[in-house]
Amino acid sequence: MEKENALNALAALGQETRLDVFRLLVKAGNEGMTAGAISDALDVRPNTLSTHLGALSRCGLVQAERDGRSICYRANLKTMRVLVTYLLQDCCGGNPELCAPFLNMAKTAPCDGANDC
Amino acid sequence: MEKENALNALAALGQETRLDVFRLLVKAGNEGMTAGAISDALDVRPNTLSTHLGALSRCGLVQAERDGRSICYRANLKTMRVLVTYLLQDCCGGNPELCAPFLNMAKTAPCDGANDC
DNA sequence: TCCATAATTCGAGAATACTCGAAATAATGA
DNA sequence: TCATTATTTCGAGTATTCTCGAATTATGGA
Repeated sequence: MEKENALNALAALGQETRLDVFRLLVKAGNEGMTAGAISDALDVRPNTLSTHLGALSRCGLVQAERDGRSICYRANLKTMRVLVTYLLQDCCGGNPELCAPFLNMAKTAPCDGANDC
Repeated sequence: MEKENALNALAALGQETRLDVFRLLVKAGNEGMTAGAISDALDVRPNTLSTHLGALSRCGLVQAERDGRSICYRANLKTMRVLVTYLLQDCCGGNPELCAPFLNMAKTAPCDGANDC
């Protein structure tokens, strides 16, 4: 269950357009961007973008919220933290304390509430 | 250049067998594991595994070192840090200080030298 | 209600990725 | 040198993914 989600998130980010979209939304921060604005900014056809936004949304990397006729998308950094934590789980086998600082950072709350993280 | 590498690393981790291999090597820590040991542990055919190890190696997520007849693979956490930093670059747009804690953690040296990170 | 705008869903074609058996390379020891 | 073990490379078949045009759904305003 946990693995499936991590796998989907990583596969989602491992595609150029989706990586561009995610990074654009990370930059946009808490304001987010509408699908149309993303489409314009990255020069990707609306229907193609919609497919990619669906993939990012399904694995929790972005969140969608309707705003009138438009739909606003925001990056969800919480999922990023879960992802990094999953990747570094049980780091260094018998000596987990060696990697604790790295893992801890994945747990600390950054952003003071912005981006839901 | 930077982007290409991040993309390859994410695509590499977005495949079940490669994700399993990487996490196994993260657990194994600085000792690493031979290709054969990984093949046995994950029940993946040697030639198939070799292809996946090649992908992980090319994008810097693992490092290979020959040891007699065997080849020992180790996870390279340095690449993970670069990856996380790339993903969260310019986080929160006008308010980068909001995400500083998260990014800083990606810069701090964990592991005290283990895993080359 | 009717029209225009915003975004998504559908279906199909082209490109890419995954896996495997077979063959090749590398290293060790008799 | 020859046989054995460890791993990689090659080629092909199958499956998955990406992109696009066309059609559809949803919202807001005249």
